[in-house]
Amino acid sequence: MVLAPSIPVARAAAVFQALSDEKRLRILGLLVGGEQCVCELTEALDLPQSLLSFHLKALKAAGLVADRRDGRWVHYSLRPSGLEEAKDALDALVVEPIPRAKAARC
Amino acid sequence: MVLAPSIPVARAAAVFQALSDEKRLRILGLLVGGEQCVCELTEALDLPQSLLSFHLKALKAAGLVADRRDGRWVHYSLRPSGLEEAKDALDALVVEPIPRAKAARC
DNA sequence: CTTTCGTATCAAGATTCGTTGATGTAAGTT
DNA sequence: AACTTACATCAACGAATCTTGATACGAAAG
Repeated sequence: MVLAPSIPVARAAAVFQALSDEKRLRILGLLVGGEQCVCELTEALDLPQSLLSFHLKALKAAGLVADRRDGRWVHYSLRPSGLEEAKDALDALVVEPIPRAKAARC
Repeated sequence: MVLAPSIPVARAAAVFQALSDEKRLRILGLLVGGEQCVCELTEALDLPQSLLSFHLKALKAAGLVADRRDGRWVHYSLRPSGLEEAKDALDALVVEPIPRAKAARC
């Protein structure tokens, strides 16, 4: 297994923060099937348009989605590299639990 | 590769929420080396004791750490199963990007 | 039993985040 | 040009979260 590059903790916290909202997770879930325009997401999630825009902005700021303008429409898609960062951060934490290394001071 | 079990979105959001704080990520990082008592964490992180306790409580509520009382001291350790849930949630999102499935309506 | 040590809890204030409704803007239509 | 469509931004508010300092609690020590 290849060593996962270690992500700065501030960056990891920001990505997890973007992932910490149900509605944003649902948005990402819809994007797994491929690019979607905002109007499709609005309909699928039944959210006020400005709220959806707010969450998309958060996901974009965290590097989890990309947007692409096509005439009137803006299409959003997953950015796998953003999700990989989150996985790398988790991989740095998921390890064999060490049995209780010779208690230092307590 | 085994299919990752799919985690309820509300649960995933809660775990990511617990991971969305720098201080909590640092705590988890310290626990990778094995169990630590609160006093060790306090010293290592240079945080007010009550603040550390607050964050440990959040991590415990999210199922990311376990605690064990030993006399005066309370030792915290990673709970790998909690972290695995986060990884499973990410695995459900990290997929080959689909090339733009025949634009539905937009 | 009193004191001390390690940790948890609480109340209050500060900060951040999510939601709503209104307005702005860019692109296309007539 | 005026209008519409699709989306973004803004201000305002409430709700959740973080932080601090004080207090409470459980376990050991004296």
